[in-house]
Amino acid sequence: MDKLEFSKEYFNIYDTLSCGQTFRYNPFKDGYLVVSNNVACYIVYENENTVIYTEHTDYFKNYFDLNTDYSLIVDKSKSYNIEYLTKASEYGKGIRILKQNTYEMIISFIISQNNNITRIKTIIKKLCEKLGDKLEFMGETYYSFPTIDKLALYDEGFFKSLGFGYRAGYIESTAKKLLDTDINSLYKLDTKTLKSELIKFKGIGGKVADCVLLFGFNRFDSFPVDTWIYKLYRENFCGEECNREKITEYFLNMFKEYSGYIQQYLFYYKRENKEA
DNA sequence: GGCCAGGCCTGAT
DNA sequence: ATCAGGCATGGC
Repeated sequence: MDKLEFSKEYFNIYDTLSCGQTFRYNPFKDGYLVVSNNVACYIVYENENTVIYTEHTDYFKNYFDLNTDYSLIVDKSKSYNIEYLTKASEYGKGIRILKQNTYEMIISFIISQNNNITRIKTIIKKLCEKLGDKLEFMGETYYSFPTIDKLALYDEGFFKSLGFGYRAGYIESTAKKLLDTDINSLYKLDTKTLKSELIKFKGIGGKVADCVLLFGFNRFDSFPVDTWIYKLYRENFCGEECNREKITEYFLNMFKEYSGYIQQYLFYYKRENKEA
């Protein structure tokens, strides 16, 4: 078992896990058990540090983006001198953008549409318990995220029985199409082209594509516009546009290659502070 | 009990 | 190209 330590100022456990980028974590002992794809870690505060216990050190070093200096990102974020953004980035400065499994992000964010985070977690949990492998870490049982090959064996009716609602058909279609997709060729595409490819999958529109770009492909020149960002744009940025793609363009033009990070600060702040 | 949630698809202009 | 209307389900 390896132990990774990191100062907690720019690595807040709760903020990082609950800001809506991952749905696979649960309270465990004094911290959280975090699962990604088919591996797990235990994350907990010890004194002034955030500590990760894992048998997959390289995976979680990358997963938690431990080689990036987030103080620079927060400083950049504040340098725009936009009051709301400055408050948001100070509030969320402990968030780290997780580098997650691409397939898991595609399936998870299709499920996420027009849905709330609590229920997204429930659906994904059921999916993993049903189709994932039963594994163990620190005496605790957890389940891997199902492989695409496994997902492609099931149909719409099956996913509906797990509570997917109208998204069930999207999952069947997309899982089967992913089987015939060379994922490595997608990594080579520039962000705009990649987005246009992602949108070809059933159940992936502009917003889900942006989330997959950000969390599953680590493209920071992406800016997901969901209902919270839509509200923020109009209430806190005096925006007039109604078209979400145009709102994405508006923020991309403003924040460029920092868009992904900044979107997350804004999203989390808006969602946590409903009156702000 | 009604509104809303990390929206997308389809069919009509 | 744009836009309404419909959509499953459960959290709050």
